[in-house]
Amino acid sequence: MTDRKKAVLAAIVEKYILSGEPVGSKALVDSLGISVSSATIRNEMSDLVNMGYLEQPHTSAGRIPSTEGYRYYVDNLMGRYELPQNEKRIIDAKLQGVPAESKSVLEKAGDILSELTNCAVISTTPSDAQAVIRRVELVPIGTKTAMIVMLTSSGILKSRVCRTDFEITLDIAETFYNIVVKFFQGKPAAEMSIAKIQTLALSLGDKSLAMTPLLVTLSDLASLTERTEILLEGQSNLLNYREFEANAYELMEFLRRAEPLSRIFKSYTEKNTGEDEPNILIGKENLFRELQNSSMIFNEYKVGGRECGTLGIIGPTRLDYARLIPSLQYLTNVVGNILSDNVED
Amino acid sequence: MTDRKKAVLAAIVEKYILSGEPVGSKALVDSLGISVSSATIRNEMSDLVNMGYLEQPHTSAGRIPSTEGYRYYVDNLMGRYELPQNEKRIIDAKLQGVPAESKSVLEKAGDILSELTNCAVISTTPSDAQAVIRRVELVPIGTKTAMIVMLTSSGILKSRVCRTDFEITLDIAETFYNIVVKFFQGKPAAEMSIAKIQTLALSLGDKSLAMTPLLVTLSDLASLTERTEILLEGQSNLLNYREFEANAYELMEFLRRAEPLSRIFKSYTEKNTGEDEPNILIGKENLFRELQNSSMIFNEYKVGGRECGTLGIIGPTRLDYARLIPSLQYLTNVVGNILSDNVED
DNA sequence: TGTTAGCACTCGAAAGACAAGAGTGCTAAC
DNA sequence: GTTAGCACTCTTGTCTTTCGAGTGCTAACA
Repeated sequence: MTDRKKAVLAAIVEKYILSGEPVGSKALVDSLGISVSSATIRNEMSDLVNMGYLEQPHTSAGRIPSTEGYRYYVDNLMGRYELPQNEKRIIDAKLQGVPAESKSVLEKAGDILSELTNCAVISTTPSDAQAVIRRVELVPIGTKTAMIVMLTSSGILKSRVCRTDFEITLDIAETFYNIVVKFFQGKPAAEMSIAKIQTLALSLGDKSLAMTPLLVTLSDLASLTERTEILLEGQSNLLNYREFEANAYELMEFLRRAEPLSRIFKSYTEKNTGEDEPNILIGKENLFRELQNSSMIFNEYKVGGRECGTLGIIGPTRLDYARLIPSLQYLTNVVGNILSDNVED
Repeated sequence: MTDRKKAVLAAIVEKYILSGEPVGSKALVDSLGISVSSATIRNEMSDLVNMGYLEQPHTSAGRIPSTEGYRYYVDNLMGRYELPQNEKRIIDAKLQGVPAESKSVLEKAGDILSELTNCAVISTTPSDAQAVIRRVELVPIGTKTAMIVMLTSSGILKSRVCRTDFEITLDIAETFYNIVVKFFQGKPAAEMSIAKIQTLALSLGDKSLAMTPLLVTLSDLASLTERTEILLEGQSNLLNYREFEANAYELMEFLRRAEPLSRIFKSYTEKNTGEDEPNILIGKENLFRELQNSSMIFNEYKVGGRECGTLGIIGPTRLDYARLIPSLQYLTNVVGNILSDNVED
C-alpha cells in the first residue's frame, strides 16, 4: 500500500461520501493535489479494486469504496477531529433544562444528534445487570393506588403506578417498607425474580393479598434495570438517502423492532476493552441483512464510571465518519455526565 | 342522486380502497350486482364526474373518488359495523398488563391500532385545562434530589425529578407540603404560573433558595397538565402506500413536528357536540398542505367522563373507513376506561 | 326515456432504438 | 514508472412506436 494509493483511496472515499456518486479518475485528479495524469490514477484505482478496497457498479462507471475500503479509511486514513468549542456550546445549550429523567435526556440527545448528522439515532436507556437496589419509595396516589419508585446504586430511577383491589393503609405501607429493608435494599436487582417474590408474598399470611401487587410491581421495576429500552429518533432522515429508496420500509421496521439492535449493542459492549473509542460497523460487517448497506457508529455512555447505555448513529455506508465521530463522542459524554448526577449523593 | 348512482359511487370507492388503481366501467359491471352494460355505467360515471364525486387522472384511465366522493360515501353510503367480539378480545388481551401510566397505555394502544390499520397512529396524552391539583407528593431520591409527583382531579399523573443545590431536609419537605396545601391543593393547575411561583418563593425568606427549584418543578408539572404530548406510532406503515412514495419524508416530518397536529385536534375537540362520533378529515378537507392527500380519523377518549385526549389514524385518502372506524372507536373507549382508573377513588 | 352495441379516439405504460457522455482498459511511446 | 491516445463499455436521457385499457359519442332498440 503505497502512499499514493492511500491518498487515492482517501480521496475517493471522501468524494463519495459527499456526493454519493461513483468517482471517476478524471474528477479525482482535479481534487487530488498531486500532478499526475488520469491514466496513472486509473492504474492505481485498478490496483485498489484488485486489493478489494474499491468496487465498480459497472464497467464504465467510477469506483465506489467497498466495505473493506471504508474500513481501511476509518482505521488508517481518516483524520481525527475534536468538536469545535462553539458546537459544544450549542449542544450544551440545547440540553439545558431537560428534565433529569434518563428517557427525556436521551430523547433530547437523540433529537440533537439526528439533526446534527442527518441520520437515525438510537439510544438505550441505562441498564445495569449488577445494579443494587438503593432506595424504594411507596407514594400514595389514591386509596387503592400507589406509585412505587425505585433507585439503584447506578442511578437508575424507575417508577410505576400500581393499582390494587385493597386499600393501601398505613399498616400495609409499613409492612411494605419492612419487606423492602429486609429483602431488597442493598441487594442486586437481578435477584428479585418473580418466583422469589411470590414465595415471599405467600409467607405474609393475611396481608399477602394486599401486598402481592405491590411486590410484583417492585419486581417488575427491578427487572427493568436489566432490560434496556431502545429509543429511536430521526428515522425519517433516512428517507433522504438514495441508497434507501428501495428498502426504506424494511430498514425502518428493523429499527423499530429494536430487539436485534440491542443484541448488537450488547455483544460489542462485552467485547469492549475499556478505551473510549466508538464502535463502527460498516456495511457488510453488519450481520443482519437489513443493515448490510448501512453503517452504524455507536458508543457507550458511562453513568457513575460504569458503561450502562449506548448512543448510536445509523445511516448509509457513506457516512461522514470523520465528522460524526466527534459529535457522537461529545454527546455520549454529555449524556453520561447528566445522568451521572442521579448517582451523586 | 339516484339509487343506482349511489351504488356505483359506493362500488367505485370500495374497489379503489382495495386496489388503489383507478376503476373502469367494465371491471365495475362485474363486481356490481346489477345486470346493466358497461355503457350505462359509463354514463352514470360521467354524471358523477360532473357532480364532483369522481375524477379521472387522465382521459383513458378509470375514475377515482374525489374528496367530495369519499365524503358522500362516508356520510351516506358506508355501512356501519360493530367490531366483532373476538377482535375486541384480542385487543383487550394485548393491552393486558400494560403499566398504568398514560404514556405506556397510549403507546401500546397506538402500536395495536397501527398494526390493525396499517396506518400511522397519533395520540395525545391526557390534558385538561380545567384540571384541579388533587395531590402532590415529594419523594426523596437523594440528599439533594427529590421526585415530585402530582395528581390532578382528572387523573393526570405527572412526575419529575428535581435536583437542587441544597439538602432537602425534613424541614424543607414540611415547608413544601405546607405551601402545597395552602396554595396548590384544590386549585386549578392552570393558575400556577411561573410568575406566581416566583413571588411566592421570594416570600419565604431564608428558605427561598432551597424551595425555588422544588416550586419551579411543581409549576412545570402543573403546566404539563394543559400541554399535551403527542405520540406517534407506526409511521413506517405509510411507506407502503404508493401515494406517499414521492413525499414520504415531507409527511413524516410533518407528523414528527406534532404541533400542527395538536392544533387540528384542538380545533375539532372544541367544535365537538358531544356525541361519540369520530372526526373524519378527508384529503383536501385538511388545511395543511402536507396532509392534502391523506385522511385522518380521530376520536377523543374520555377520562372520568371528560374528553381530554385524542387517538387518531393517518393514512392515504383511500382509507378503509368502514373498517377502521369501529377499531378506532373501540380503542378510544378502552384507553379511556383504562386511564379512568386513575381517577377512581 | 333509458339502455345498449359499436367504434373511433385518447392517453399512459412498456418496449425498443439511438445518441451522448462518462469512464475504463490497453497499448505504445516517453 | 508515467503518459497520451483510442477503442470499448455501459448508463442515461430522449424519442418513437406499439399496445391496451378505457372513454365518449352515436345510432339503434325496448
